[in-house]
Amino acid sequence: MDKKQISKILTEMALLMEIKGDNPFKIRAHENAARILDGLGENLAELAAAGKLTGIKGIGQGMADKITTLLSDQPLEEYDRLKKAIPAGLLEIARIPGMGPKKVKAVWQELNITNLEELEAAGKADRLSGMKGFGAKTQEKILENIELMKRFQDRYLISEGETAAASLYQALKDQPGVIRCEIAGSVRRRKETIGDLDLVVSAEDRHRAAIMDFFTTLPGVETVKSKGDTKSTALLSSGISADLRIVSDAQFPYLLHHSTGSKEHNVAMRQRAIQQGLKLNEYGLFRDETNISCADEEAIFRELGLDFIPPELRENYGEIEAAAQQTLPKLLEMNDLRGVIHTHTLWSDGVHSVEEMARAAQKLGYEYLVISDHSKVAAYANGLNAERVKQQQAEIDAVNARMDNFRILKSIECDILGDGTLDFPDEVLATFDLVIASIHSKFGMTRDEATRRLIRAMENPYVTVLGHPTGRLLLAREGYAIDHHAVIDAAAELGVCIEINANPRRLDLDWRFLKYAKEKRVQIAISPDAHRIEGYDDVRYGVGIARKGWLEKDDVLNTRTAEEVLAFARKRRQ
DNA sequence: GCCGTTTTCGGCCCGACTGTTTTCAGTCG
Repeated sequence: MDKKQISKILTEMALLMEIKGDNPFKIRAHENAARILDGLGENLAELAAAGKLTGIKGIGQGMADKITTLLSDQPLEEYDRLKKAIPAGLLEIARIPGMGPKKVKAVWQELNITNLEELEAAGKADRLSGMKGFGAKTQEKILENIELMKRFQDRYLISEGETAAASLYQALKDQPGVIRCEIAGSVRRRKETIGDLDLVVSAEDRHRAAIMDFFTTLPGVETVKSKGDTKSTALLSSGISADLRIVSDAQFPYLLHHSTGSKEHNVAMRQRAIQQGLKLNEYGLFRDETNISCADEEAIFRELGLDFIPPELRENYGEIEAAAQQTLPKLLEMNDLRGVIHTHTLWSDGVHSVEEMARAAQKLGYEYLVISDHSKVAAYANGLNAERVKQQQAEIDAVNARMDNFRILKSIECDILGDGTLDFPDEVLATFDLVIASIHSKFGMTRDEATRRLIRAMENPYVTVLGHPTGRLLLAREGYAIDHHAVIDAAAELGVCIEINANPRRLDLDWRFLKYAKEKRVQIAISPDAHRIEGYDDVRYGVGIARKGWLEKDDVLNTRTAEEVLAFARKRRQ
């Protein structure tokens, strides 16, 4: 068993213990241990073999024994006991917002409810509201949240979709007979969430059947929903549904375009074809019955009098008109980015040190790193007070002194308090190179209140970047409503940058508002909000969203040099 | 379950909100 699996089991144990009502500190010890494993750089098996596990702060003898047991794939008695004592369905119930361990335990013990369906039935039968600590509102909320969970169940984060699609792609591309293979659909368009996967392949006819057989019997396939010689649909064990279509190599460009979508883009493209006396479908671009041969997607667009439209733009958001007028943007590229903005370290709720984060960023080719740990009111995240800010800044100075051709910029993810003021006085804010201001509390606001709160925060001249503007968690929590246009207008007027939080669970600011921000000449930061080195990888989801929002290199703050970013922050402070 | 020279026992992160109560438990971030 590897580090990741062990961490997952320790987390699950913590949840089971919470429901059971174990000592909260014992529970936290398990959560801590899981977190420590997640952030561990060294090889876990080697550490265990050398008896060095207890040398890690947070791992005592008891935890070391458990890890060693799991490492050698032995059954962990306590884990098995917990699983036996607590029905698995309760873990799912615990995922409902508002259902914490105590309430889960209450419905289980008092109403003998052990899964989501039973909880929903009890709620609808008005049996929850009579319980101690439950009322009409609680019951209503629970039912509402169950509905929400169900509704979201058939959609997935781009990160989940991409991972699943990539493994299918890897398996398919080298199969005998496969000429071309691509991931299409919303993954290719870099949508923030996806419904299913679309893979397209070109092959000679005689290989089709074998490729379909291969696809439908891949190890990750749970059931085959349909299977034919040009199209099959498989339900993966992850719950995601995947389509594979196979055509001849001559047809491939049309299929790739068709399967990439969006539906709205395709409709508009076909309309354009009709206006020119043509017909476009997934098998070709036809004049009368004759196919106009196109070697690739570029050729299809060219035949229709259009510049190539990058997949991210294919949402029928004006891209066809722009392509006709040759005014499509030159979209941001991953390697336009020179620095990383918005990251956390061990000082608050990150898992790597300042130096580890910096060295990793440099290794990835970045020139600078903006470290922005949480501020003091974020106690749950070990937020920094003014004294610890000083200590961290001293550490950053020291690390900067021993690094070549790289610079760490001092920042803070400063909480925006309920009234729109910031969690630090100006004297403290002035010690940072730049300040990211974000909301993490008191989400129960009206749209007007939330908008005013954000704008008031931006009015503070020390605020450089507005962090995740709506606080949304994709497929899990709606953000608080804001007047996006008013916030963007204020950012434009005040010279504040707005972030695209690139964490695939957030992707906030939403790409649908980026075009407006660009028109208003608001600078956008692509921020991984990384809590560990691996978090840097999320930047590409942010770049995907930026591209969906038509952003170019000049629209993005972290395509600039460190000096330019510093100048941007300073300009507001004068 | 983990930690530590002010402690090998007694602490361990906390403020705010919601909905339930009639002073507070549970949940969240």
